Amino acid sequence: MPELPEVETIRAGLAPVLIGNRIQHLAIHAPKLRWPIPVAQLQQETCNQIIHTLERRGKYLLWGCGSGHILIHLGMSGRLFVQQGARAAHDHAIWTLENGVRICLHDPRRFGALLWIDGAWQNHPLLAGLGPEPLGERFDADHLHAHCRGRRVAIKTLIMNPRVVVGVGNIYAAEALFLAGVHPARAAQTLSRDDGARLVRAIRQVLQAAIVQGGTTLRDYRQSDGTPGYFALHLNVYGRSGEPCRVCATPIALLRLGQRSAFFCPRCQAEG
DNA sequence: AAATTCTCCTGAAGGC
DNA sequence: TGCCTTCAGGAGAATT
Repeated sequence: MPELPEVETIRAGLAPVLIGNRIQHLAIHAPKLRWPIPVAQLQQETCNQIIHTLERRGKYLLWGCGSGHILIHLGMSGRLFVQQGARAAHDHAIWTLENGVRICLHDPRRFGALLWIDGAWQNHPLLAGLGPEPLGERFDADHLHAHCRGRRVAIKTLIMNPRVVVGVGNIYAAEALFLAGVHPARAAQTLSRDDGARLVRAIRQVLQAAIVQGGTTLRDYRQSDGTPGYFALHLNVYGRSGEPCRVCATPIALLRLGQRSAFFCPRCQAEG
């Protein structure tokens, strides 16, 4: 579940640990995650260098270090934390800082990424085409409405497209559509401008609330200090098929949109 | 069973 | 009708 709130929680937790500290050693124990790990380049470029920034763009983490950036994506099962004990299974990368702190990248399913970017990250192929940050000023009703125009794609699929807006994964897409009262399968082009405005507000609201709760822990996700996130207690539709809607008591429904589960209330989120 | 997102492929739909 | 382009959606990538 690392969606935007989870990655932001990890960033905020690790920033005071990383920033201003020097990387002493990097050990890599897997040849590749989603892509091959450029081991020699990472070691050469970052060892003995100070980490000066820790940024998040969508679900990507960027450590400003030396003359470039370490890029990390947590995929579906990735965790990034301060390692306390011995190395465990699926601990693929371990940074040792000059003060002795060890940072571990752990990812059983290996859908994550660990790459090196020379110089600025804004033009890197993985980042250059990303849509606006959902909590930033550039994400507004105009922007969403422009992307909906002429598109028959389901609105849930559209808001999960990182080229439209970053960071909205399956859980928060479902929750935002519920708050906005929009059926997940509605063709994007049928949304009125007012629907779009409500959806933008709902996306911001649900992401902000989740960040306050430290993210959503279903199974694997932990904050960088090991504690779970508590937004699962606030979920209205995600994972609740068959249970009563908290607003109208109608059983929550589940439909398959693409290859993803789409949970919704058939009454609060009527079609059309 | 499945939280992520890339690339590649196929078939449908739209423009002219 | 037919050709061409774009769009939509599915598979596959790794693993507990």
